[in-house]
Formats: sequence, C-alpha cells, structure tokens
Amino acid sequence: MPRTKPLRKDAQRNRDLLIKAARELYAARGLDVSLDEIARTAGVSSGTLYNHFPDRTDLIDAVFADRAATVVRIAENALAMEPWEGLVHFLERVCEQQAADRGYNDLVSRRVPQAPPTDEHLRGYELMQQIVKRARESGTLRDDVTLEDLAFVTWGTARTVEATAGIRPQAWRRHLALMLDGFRTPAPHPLPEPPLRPEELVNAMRECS
Amino acid sequence: MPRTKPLRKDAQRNRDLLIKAARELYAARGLDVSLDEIARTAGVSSGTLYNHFPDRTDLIDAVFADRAATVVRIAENALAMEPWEGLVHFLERVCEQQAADRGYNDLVSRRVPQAPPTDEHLRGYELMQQIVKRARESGTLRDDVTLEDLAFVTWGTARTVEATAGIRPQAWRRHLALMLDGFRTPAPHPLPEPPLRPEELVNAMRECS
DNA sequence: GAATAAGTTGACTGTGGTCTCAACTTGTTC
DNA sequence: GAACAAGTTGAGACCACAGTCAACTTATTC
Repeated sequence: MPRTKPLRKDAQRNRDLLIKAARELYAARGLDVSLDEIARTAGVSSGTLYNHFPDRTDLIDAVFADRAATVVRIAENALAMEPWEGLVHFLERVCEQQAADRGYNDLVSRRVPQAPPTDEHLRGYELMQQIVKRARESGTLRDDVTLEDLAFVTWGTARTVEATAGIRPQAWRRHLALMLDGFRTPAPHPLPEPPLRPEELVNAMRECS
Repeated sequence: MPRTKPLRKDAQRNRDLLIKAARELYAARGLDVSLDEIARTAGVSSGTLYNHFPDRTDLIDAVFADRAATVVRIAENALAMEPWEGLVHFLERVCEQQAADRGYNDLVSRRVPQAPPTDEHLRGYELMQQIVKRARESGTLRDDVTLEDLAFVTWGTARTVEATAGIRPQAWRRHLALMLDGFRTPAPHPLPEPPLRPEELVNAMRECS
C-alpha cells in the first residue's frame, strides 16, 4: 500500500471533477474520448489532467476502480442462488453493466492496457470459478464448458451492444439467451477446439487491436 | 450502370496496385490503416490514391467488391447439403472469412458506411433466408430463430477473432459451436426479446461507433 | 500574514492523419 | 511527333490529439 499524503483541497476537487467528467463521457461514447475533451468538460486545463493522471490508463483505472467490487458483489449474490440460476444471474448482471456503459463495454472486451489485477479481481476470479463449477456439477451446465468460455459471452455481448445500442437496446438479451441455451443443452455436441487456458484468456483480454 | 470510359494504361495499373496494397494492409491490420500508408505501400503518391478513390469507402468497396459473390457461392453450396449441415457449413465458411482477414472482420461487424446493396447482396440475402427456413422446417434449428439472429454469430465471432487472433486463432470455432448448440437445442427456453426486424438489422450494421 | 509547497494554467511542440492543388509527366490520338 | 487530355506528384494546408513546461496562483503552515 503506497501511503500517499492527502491532496490539497482544490486538487482533490479537480481530481473528482475529472473523474466525474471522464465517467460520463466514457459511459456515453466509449474509451476513445480525447483527454483534452475530458479536461474541458471538467472545467480544468489539460495540464491538470496530466498532472493527476500521467497515463491514459491511470484515468481509466480511477474511473472504473469500483467495478471489480461490483462484480464480486454480483458473484456473491449468484452463489446464494441455485447453481444454474446463479450463473444466469451473474451473466445477466454483468452484461447489463456492459449495456449501460460504453466505456465499461470497451474495458471488458477490448484492448486497453490493464492495471495489474487487484485482490478484488482475484476474488472475483475465484467466485466465478465457483459459479461455473457449481453449475456444472449440478448437471445443468454442460460439463465441457469452462470458466474461460464465459469470455465468449462477454465478447459477443460487447459487439452486439455496440451494434444495437441505438436501435434495440435489449437485443443483447436475446443473444445471451441463445448462448445460454448452448451452455445447458441436453444434447451437447463435441466442441471442436479445447477451451482457452487461463493465461491465454489473460493475454486475449490484454491484446491490443 | 454508369458507362465509364476505359482508364489510361498507367492509371489502371496504379489503381490495381492501390487495391492490392489496400487488400494486404486491411487483411493484416484492419480497416483503420491510414490512406497515406496504403499509397506508400502501393508505390504511388497520396494524390493518386485520392484521384482514384475520393472517399475512404470507395477504396473499401473496391477491395471487398468480390466478397458478396463469395457469400453467394457459399450459400449455394450450403443449399446443396442437408438443411442443418448446410447452415453449419454456411456459418463456418463465413466465419473463416472473418478469421482470415481483419479488414473483412471489421467490415461485416463494424460501422463503415456501406455502399448501397448490389444485386449480389440481395441474392445472398435470399439464399440465407432459404438456409434458415430449411433448417427450421427440418426440425433441427429451433423454430423461434430467424435469419436476423445469425448476426449474433457474426458479431460474436468478430470480437472473439479480434481478441484471440494472435493467441488461439481457432478459438472462434469453439464459440461458434456453442452458439450452434444453442440454435439446435432440443430444449429451447423462451427468448426474452423478439428478433431484430430486417430493417433494424440493416441499421445496426450501418451504425457507427 | 509571510513563506513555502502544492497545484494550475494555457500556450506550445510534436505527431500523424486527411485531403488539395498547381506544376509537372505521360499516354493517346491524329 | 505535336498537341491535348489524362493522370501523377509531393509539398503543404489543415486538424485533432498527446504530452510538456515555465510562469503563475492558491492552499497550508507557522
């Protein structure tokens, strides 16, 4: 834990304004908003933005810092439910987050050099493992599906949300439902390719465009 | 049909060089390659590029002009097969095209202001309708799935290909297989959202980021 | 209420992209 | 092979963005 001395009052205020502006612009238009525009929207100069967030990713990290905790909370709720309902609940809630925030949608599916995973991330990872394991052992989730396969849901939802956000904001629910029926089919056909290994998934998530 | 007078010999050669360079760069790096770089790769000046292709989309249209015919050919082959096998064949071949060419992957899934549909496009559309109808009537494809739902496959594959191209180039096949099992499950669950209407899909395909 | 550290500013540099155009070169025509 | 049309060239205008910094302003400390 880097012990940082408290910010000066005006500095803290500007920092908050920047995060607020970034959060709103990211949500509306995705992560490609220019840093100058964020500064302008926040009502501070671009120098101040760079002073607080030297790197583009520092700002993104700050804006989405709480999201890992949200995922953990969703996962905990899911684990309090029946195995299959829990999995569905988890995926629906996470996809809702994607659908509600274009920046988050970019973050979970696209490049964006990530900060190193926090304890919260690791905890989320463990809970997700449990969600998948439970669903599989309950006999509902087909047993050749792994945690890594959930990335297909994230990626698929990401693109569907992008394409349909302005036209049929709920279209992703249909996409998700179709995928879920693939996950729990009573008549699974052999999958043509082994699942991604955990480190492959990490790399895929980091991968740049 | 706009009757255009034939190009001068050197002009035709430069045009071909430009299309060739664009095709290669697009395939390798997607549609965001800069026009100057394409001109440089082709060995002509940027002025010449703009002379031949005033608009960015003119070049994209020229590069991918033959793809609609390819889709028609794939669809025709698919219709010569058993209904379900035909559908699978069609989707696999189209996704292979996406996986093999980042530019095409961008084209089918992302924005990119499109040229008005050609006769070839309309024919492809009709054949796809038949493929879906046959598969549904054969009892294999669940009967609440429409042609428009195939867009979920395109979109999902697009993102999965982007994310995994450098890591596990065949990962999309697993994603596709899972979706296909959702399409033919013997135990379909009601879908939470009506299918996209044809004009909604057109708009979604046109939609910009 | 000085003195000082902390923070802000905005003009500026640099980069990389789109697109234009006047001067030039080349192919074609007769 | 002249003359004209067709096509090419590349420097440069223009823009949007990232990122820097010396001069300035403000909060805090004693």
